[in-house]
Formats: sequence, structure tokens, C-alpha cells
Amino acid sequence: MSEVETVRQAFVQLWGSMGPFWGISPTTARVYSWLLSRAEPADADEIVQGLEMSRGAVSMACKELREWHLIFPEKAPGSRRVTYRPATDLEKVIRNIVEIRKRREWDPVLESLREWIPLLEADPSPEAEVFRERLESLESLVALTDSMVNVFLKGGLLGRFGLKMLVKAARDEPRHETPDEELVLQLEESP
Amino acid sequence: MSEVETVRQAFVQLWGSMGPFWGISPTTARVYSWLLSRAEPADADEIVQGLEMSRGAVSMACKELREWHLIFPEKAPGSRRVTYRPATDLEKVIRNIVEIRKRREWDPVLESLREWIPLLEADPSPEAEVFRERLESLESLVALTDSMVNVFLKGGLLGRFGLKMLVKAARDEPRHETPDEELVLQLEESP
DNA sequence: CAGAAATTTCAATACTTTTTGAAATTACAA
DNA sequence: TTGTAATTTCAAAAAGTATTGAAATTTCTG
Repeated sequence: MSEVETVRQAFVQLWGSMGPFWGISPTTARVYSWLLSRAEPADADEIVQGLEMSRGAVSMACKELREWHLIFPEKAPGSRRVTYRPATDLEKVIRNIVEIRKRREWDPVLESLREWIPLLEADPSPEAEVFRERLESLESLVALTDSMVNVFLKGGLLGRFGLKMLVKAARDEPRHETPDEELVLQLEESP
Repeated sequence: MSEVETVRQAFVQLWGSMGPFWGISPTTARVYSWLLSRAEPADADEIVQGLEMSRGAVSMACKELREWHLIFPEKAPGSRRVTYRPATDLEKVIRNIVEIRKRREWDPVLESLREWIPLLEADPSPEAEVFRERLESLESLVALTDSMVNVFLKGGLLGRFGLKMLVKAARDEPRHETPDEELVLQLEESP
């Protein structure tokens, strides 16, 4: 077997097993990584052959990948065949996944925590007090993480400016000690 | 039902469903969040009662939680009963989870990518070249993320200094333009 | 050390998720 | 519009995970 084929197999296997980490099924992740490993876009039949999976599974996987904007369908004119080209701007891909998952999974968590805390404040038992304190520290932590993710999503950290944006935001900061909350806010609101 | 009980149920339910996100089974996550919601440590029987699950499941969940250092067993002297106290320093808890998962799941990815790239360099086909280029950009991306996670793990971002550490690292930077790689290195190596 | 309380283990079972493949639908060249 | 290639859907089957509970083991009091 050629080197490419050997590496392709290992790569597809590895990213397939990491799919669940990204909230993507192993099969879907395998289809994407297989497409990434090919120089040219491929149609569904080629994927069926290359990965030895059923027509239906490929269709499902491609549907999901289209929704995540991880692949783009292309129609060759004069034919009904659709080929798929994988997104290769991996930074954008990751930012996309993070954004969607944050909205779907984390935003509701923050909402819930903020609803629950006042409910517990209304309960005078010591049990409720301890619980409320813990929810409060959880809330701060999630909120801080949320801010950092927002910075990342607005094109920071890994974005157009790489780490430089963060460096600049920090440099522009006045020298006096700044409470974390303010800083986070400022980072979120910088251009 | 009391407010505490209402919120407890919702909380346990929510964190149970988020368990998989953290690489923890829903049951295990439910046990931890249930313990977090109680002012006092609880023994296995109380957990069985509170969460309506089997003795065995509770034992498994507690074992896993002990391994993650998310709960600490305590022995009341003069009795063989073990009670579990949940870790409440949630920052430490999260850093712990991130560290273990990074080591287990991401470090091998970086290793694999670095093994594969030279193999593809040896293959002269254009197919191999495109594939290698993509693996290379993937490698840079994973490496950069890895550096940022390392900063976080060394007590940065959410650590003792909050965001201030990062701000300081950035301020101490000379004014000339710095390539990202250098900056990352410097961040990783600061005290 | 004996006995019993407590915990852990693990094979069997229940449940959930993924995958298949054939039928239904869609898209389009002729 | 028609015929057909291509895709999608979805009920059923397979695979994979989680849960149970009774037996085995551990732990430690008396």
C-alpha cells in the first residue's frame, strides 16, 4: 500500500474516534477526514467505496457536514452528480463548531444558573444557602469562560491577528490594577 | 416540593446531560452534581436513595469521580461507612479535567500528525502533497491550541491571577512585532 | 479472629445510538 | 414531459453503552 493510503487510513481512524469530542458522530468525522485527505472533491459513491460504508450512512454524514459548513456540494454541469469539497480553512471550521456548540449547549447553562440562584435566595434553609453559593461560583466560572470563548469567536486568539490581538488589548490597558470583570468586558468589546 | 429540591433536580438533570461533553458518563456527572447540591457529604446509600439508582452504579460512579479527584472519601471513625465530599474549588476541578483529557486525547494527536508528515514528504505524488499541506496546517493549529491550554494549565487565564497573568505577559513583550510562535513560547515559559 | 457491615465486581439485561438497505423522492438531461 | 440517475428517508437490525443486582470481596469492629 502507498504511503498516502497508509496515512489516510490512520488519519481517518484517528479523527473518527475524536468525532464525539467535537459533538460529531464517528462516521461523520470519518467522512470529513477522508475528504480532507484527498486532493480532489469526491462524490457519494467514491466515499462509499473509500470508507466501506452504506449509501445511506454517507448521505446522512454529508447532510450533517453540510449543516456544519464543513463540506460544500458542487455540481458538475451536464451531470446530476454532486461532489463534495471539504472546507480547508481549519481555523474557520473550528470557530464554527465552537460557536454552534456554545450557543446550543452552554448559553442555556448560563441561563439556567441565573434562573436558579434567585430561587434559592428565597429559601432560608442552610442547605439552600450552601447550594446557592456553589451555583454562584459555578456561574462566575461559566461566565468567565463564556467571555473568553467570545473573544475567540470574534476573531481573537487564533484569528486574523493570531495572539497579537490579545497582546494589543492588554497593552492598551492602563497600568493600574484592573478588576477581571472590566478587562473581560473590554476584551469582548474591542473591534 | 421545596425550592432546594426543585433546583436540585433541575441541576442534576442539566449536569447529567452535559457529562459527555466533559468526557464523563451522565450517571457519574449526576452523582457529582447531586453531591454538590448538598451541604453535607453523603454515603453511597443516600446517593442510591437520592438519585434512584442501583448500588453498583453508585459504586462505579464514585470510583470514577475519585479517579478524577472530583470527590474525596471520608471515613467516620468507629464506623465502616464512607462518605463522599465533592471538590468545591471548581476552577481546580476544571483544570484537572482539562489536563487529564489533554494528555489522554490530544497529546497523541499531535504525536501522530508529526509522525505522518515526514511519511508523506517521502511520497512524490501530488495527492500526497496536498494531503501533507493539510496535515501541516492542522498540526500548527493543534500546536497553537496546545500552547494556549498549557498556559491555562500552568495557572493562567482562570488561575490565581485571573486574566492578569496574560495581560502581564503581553505588557512585558517588547514593542516590535513578534511572530506568534515566539510569543507562545514566551507565554509557556513565563513563571 | 470471627462476624457482619460495607463496598466492589461482573455477567446478564436493558437501553441508546448508529448503521443498513430498500423504497420513496428528487433532480435533471434528453 | 419522460425516464432514469442520484439522493434521501426511515423502519428494522446491529452494535455499542449503561445499568442492575446478586455473589465475591474487602474492611474493620467487637
